[in-house]
Amino acid sequence: MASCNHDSCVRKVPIFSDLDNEKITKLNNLVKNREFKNGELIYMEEQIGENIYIIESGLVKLYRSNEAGNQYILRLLKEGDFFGELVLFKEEKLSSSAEAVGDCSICLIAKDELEKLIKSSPELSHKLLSAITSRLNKTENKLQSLALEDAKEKTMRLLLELAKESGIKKENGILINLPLSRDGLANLIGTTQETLSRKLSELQNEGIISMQGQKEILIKND
Amino acid sequence: MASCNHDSCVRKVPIFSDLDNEKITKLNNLVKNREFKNGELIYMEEQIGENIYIIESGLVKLYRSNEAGNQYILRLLKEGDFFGELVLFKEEKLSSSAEAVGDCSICLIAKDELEKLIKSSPELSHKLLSAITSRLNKTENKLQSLALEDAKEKTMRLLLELAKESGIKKENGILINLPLSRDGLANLIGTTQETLSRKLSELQNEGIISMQGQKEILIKND
DNA sequence: CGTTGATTTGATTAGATTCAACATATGTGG
DNA sequence: CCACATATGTTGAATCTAATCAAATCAACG
Repeated sequence: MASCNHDSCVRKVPIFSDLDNEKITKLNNLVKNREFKNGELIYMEEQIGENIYIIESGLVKLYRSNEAGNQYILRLLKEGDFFGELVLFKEEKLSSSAEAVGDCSICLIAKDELEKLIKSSPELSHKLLSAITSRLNKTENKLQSLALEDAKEKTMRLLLELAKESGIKKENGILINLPLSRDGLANLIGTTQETLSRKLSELQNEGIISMQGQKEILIKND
Repeated sequence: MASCNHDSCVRKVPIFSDLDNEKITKLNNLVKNREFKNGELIYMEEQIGENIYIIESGLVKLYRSNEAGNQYILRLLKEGDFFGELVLFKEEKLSSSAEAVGDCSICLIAKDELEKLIKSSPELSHKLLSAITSRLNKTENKLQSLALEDAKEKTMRLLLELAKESGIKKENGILINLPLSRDGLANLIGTTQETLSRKLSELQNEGIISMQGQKEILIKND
């Protein structure tokens, strides 16, 4: 666990990005860096959360499992996103697990230290509040989607979301690089890989999307 | 719209409850009170949110609608709960609607004023952060439930949640007073009134619950 | 190539929705 | 207080969607 001397990691994060230099320096001293290999667990539900995590590079999936061993992926996080924040100001068990999707470089800040910093910085706490509020809003969107939409609608919504997050604009549409296997993607929308596969085929037959290999999908214009 | 002279309304709210007297006084001056009749809309999605709301008495349901006109109830709020907080620090449209369930007395605080107060009070912003974080956690619980559980499990979870929120302990179990019609309850767990009705009957046949009239359910011990 | 893992497609089944009928409250005016 | 009308809740039968299980393709890699 090396200390994170380059401050890219901190500046990369929207909620920290425009703090004054003094605060940034303080933060940098608190930040540790760790590498995780594909599939490695960053933390596990039921543990006590001791850090807040920031993704310097790579992807992380946050998921929950139930007694039956089924998992549901709450969110897929990328460079600059932070997670583990649910334990701030609480002595609580983590309610989700975090796992590296591909190799990742993660920065971590001890929860206690960050709490101190937040308490002493109105602007930081304000930014955090705003970030978590927006997180809550997105989560409520998903809730609505799961409750009201059928598999096809959820599939389309997933594609549009991925396009918005990291789609590449082409002359004939938006190209998406799928970050997960069919199974993982299906899991993101609360369905099975088979159903997702069928819905993708349907969408392709209808001329709405075009699959290019297994890892790329083009959402066509109009 | 009367000013809310009795400060019960503010003190009732956990996030405000143990602020110092000076802050409480300030807050009291900001708070307005309004009555809403059963079914009356408090605000509507797509509007610009200008207030934060606190329930002094009564119930409020927060829901979202889609284009097809279907609605999904995000949460059911009671005395002491606050809502409308998603617009804090954002110039944003509301993404849900709020409706009075039964007659309600609601306190409102202008968003701008509350933001100022939050900025000047680290403890308040800390409490708010903590409240919204816990809200997020609960929302993620629901997401997991919707994604992984079948109608019967969701029904049972709903009952347990209601019991936790406002159940009355009896010698033979916990008595729940149902706050909504079957339709509303079904909506809370993303299913239909018919399915909920069937699942309740099943649970009763299995001896797990006992329906007492239409508005009360006893969850039996063991 | 041949093996392995991922994806797609097919056939069957299970669970939930829908539509319809019936039953049970709730409310109103006579 | 009753009779009727309206709301709400329950149950049944048909239908449909998605899950499951199984088989067939496809892709990646030594």
